[in-house]
Amino acid sequence: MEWKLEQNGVASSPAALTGSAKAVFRTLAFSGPSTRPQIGAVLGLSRPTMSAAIAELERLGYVEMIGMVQGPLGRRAVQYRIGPGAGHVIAVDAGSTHVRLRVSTLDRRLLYSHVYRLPVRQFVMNEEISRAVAGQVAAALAQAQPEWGPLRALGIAVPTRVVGPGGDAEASRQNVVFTAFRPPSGVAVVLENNVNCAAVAERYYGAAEGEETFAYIQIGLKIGMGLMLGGQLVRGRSGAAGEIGHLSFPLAPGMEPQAGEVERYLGTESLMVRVRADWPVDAGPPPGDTAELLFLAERGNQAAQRHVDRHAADIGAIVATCVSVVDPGLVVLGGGFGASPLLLPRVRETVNRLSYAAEIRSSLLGADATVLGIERLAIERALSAALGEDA
Amino acid sequence: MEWKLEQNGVASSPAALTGSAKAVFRTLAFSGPSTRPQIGAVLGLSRPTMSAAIAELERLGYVEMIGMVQGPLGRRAVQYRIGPGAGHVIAVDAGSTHVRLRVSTLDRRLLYSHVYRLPVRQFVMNEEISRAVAGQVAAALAQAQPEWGPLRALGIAVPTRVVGPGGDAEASRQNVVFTAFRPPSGVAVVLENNVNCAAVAERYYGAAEGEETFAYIQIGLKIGMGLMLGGQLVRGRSGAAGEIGHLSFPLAPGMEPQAGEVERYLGTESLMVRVRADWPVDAGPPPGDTAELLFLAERGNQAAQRHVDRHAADIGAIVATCVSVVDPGLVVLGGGFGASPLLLPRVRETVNRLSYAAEIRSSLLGADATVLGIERLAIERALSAALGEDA
DNA sequence: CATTCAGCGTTAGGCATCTTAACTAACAAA
DNA sequence: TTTGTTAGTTAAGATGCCTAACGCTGAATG
Repeated sequence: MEWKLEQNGVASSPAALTGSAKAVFRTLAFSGPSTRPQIGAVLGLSRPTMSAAIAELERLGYVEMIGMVQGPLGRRAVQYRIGPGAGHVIAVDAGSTHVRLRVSTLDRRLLYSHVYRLPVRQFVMNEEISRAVAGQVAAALAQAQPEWGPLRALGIAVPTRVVGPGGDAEASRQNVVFTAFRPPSGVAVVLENNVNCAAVAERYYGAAEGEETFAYIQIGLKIGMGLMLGGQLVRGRSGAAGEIGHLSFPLAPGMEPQAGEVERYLGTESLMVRVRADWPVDAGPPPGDTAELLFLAERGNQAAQRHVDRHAADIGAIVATCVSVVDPGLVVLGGGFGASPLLLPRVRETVNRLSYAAEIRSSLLGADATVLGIERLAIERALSAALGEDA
Repeated sequence: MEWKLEQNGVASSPAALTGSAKAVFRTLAFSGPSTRPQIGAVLGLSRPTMSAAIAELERLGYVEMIGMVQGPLGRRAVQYRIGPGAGHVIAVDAGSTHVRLRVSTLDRRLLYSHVYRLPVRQFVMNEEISRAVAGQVAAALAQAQPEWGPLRALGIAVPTRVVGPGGDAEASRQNVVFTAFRPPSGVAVVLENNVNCAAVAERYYGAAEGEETFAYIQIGLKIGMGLMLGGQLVRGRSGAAGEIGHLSFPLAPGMEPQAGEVERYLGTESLMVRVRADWPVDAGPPPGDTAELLFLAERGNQAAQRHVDRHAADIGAIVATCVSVVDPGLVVLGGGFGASPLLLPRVRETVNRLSYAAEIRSSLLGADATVLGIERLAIERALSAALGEDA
């Protein structure tokens, strides 16, 4: 085999790695620093094969030695981690109030991060958000150090649905993020819905750690679900899987269901309207937002507790619907309102009454969930790119 | 490598086939009779590799020559198909009114089939059905011919949910099918929910042929959904995915949802109750069952059309719910009532109003869908068994 | 301090599974 | 009969893994 030579005469990344070398690279990325015997045991590879794999990866700068580890007995083993040649990724959460950005190596060592607060809350994906993304990415690119290696992938979490290749990207508004922002050329771009990203993060680092099958349901200003089945994110035919905010409502004999009513009914705006309309005069001033409502409920305020409980029951009915359709076994509740553990008892009671048994947990990751999820997806793409498995 | 010898000295199936031989075997099973160049082109294998693979399979009797095929030019090629050594499968649809049974080779050549009508309709999985299955399987086993080869798998479609390994098989009632029936020992048994089986059949032979992502929704006495996402049947954590008959209902502000009400409301029994209660005196005698109702509607009977239309709208609302949750892109309607094309216009209109765009089609397979689906699943298991990939 | 032993890493050799290249075989059309 | 095309076989080689055996390096031991 002959190497393809670039103009400057430097051999371009051959990317003709053996299967074992690829597996070792992925293991190092996902499990962190490890010794050869550790990786070999996990992957079932012999010591000679490990030697060859590490040699291949070291030649490309994909891994580097970082020290020695002494077991209780015998010679100590060399410890490796992902090297500078493997490069880095940029992950961006293009949210409606903040743009969160992380730059990391493929084994998730943080190189740079920044949170930018939008001057005005945006209610849909628009050019304002696109401009903010452009600015934050430019700032990150300006920070780049030589030892970061090449930028392998840029992940962006967007609040729209995202269609796969061949889908109608116009209808989904997913490309609005690019109106004022042009990603660096030659870099793989990963676009994913923000709720799906949060679900990914909960799976790897949060309340669903290690779970292959679960649903992540976000309840805040908007309602959405990220569905993980058998370790695979479910996107549906046109990226609309989990758009439960668009569920029709009400469903009852003789009543005419309306599209999207669930979001309007369960979203925090309409909740607060009902709270204010039905707040006892002797219960002090009504809460200004859901955080205050939850705070009052936690402190024992009866009116707040009543509203939280009623809303939890409504949420439970929607969760039960999702559970009946896909039987995820585990539901993680997230979002500004949904992540509150105050909801758990009533949601659990409602779901188990209306549907099959499902465990209900509160999110553990808070506002970082989305950016951590898109980081993970960008890293997965970057690994494929570095290993020449794009095609 | 040494062959493990059986007591009679005949070499036991070594089952140490090369990857290419396994791929060739699967291709022959799913694509039917083919020549070596055809298979090689599909799998991207060279001619020497094809030679070796065919030789391996022929030695085991897994494939056999069936003739020569002449192209427009050049030497003619030998055509092969699955051979007797590959064996056969038994597929059983343990339904509430009939037990349908098919015996087939792994490339779906029908060896024997029988439909047994239960004396009395059964409303749940019970010993009566189990006895019928036992009888029908015994009859099939009695018919077995030497040239059928070994029985590799027995598939049974049951009207209960089916939990995976490690699930609570007691709670699902799936094992009731074995109360009066003991499957032949040493044969792989495949148990699957009947609606899921019908979905599999629609995917390979019916209205969803070639589709990787769709939902099959069955509307008859009971309501159920089979979900296919990315070519994988979705079973959920405890086999309850698609149990939309258990959806809670009604969902409306101030109303208390009840578990399982969707089935009671959308099932054909309650439909006919409403039809009879609301049948004009001048419209002739009311229909006795849904088949008559559909017949009258097709003939232009206004009362029948009104009821069909209203029920189609209700079905559309449930379909829209499923579409909003998983975005299958395509929904196939099946079952005694659901398969009628009369429903299509109103279901389409309702779904597209309440949810994302989804294509709606009527089932093409009728009552055979379930047994064809379990046959396919049994064949897939049989292929793995024959290739020694069980573990 | 020398010995022993466990575990790490390398070298040598082998095997399984694929490939390409080159050949023979069989057929239709010229 | 010749020619070109396709089917199938044989030979040789590339790849990617393995096991076996041996040297290296540490801690524990006498």
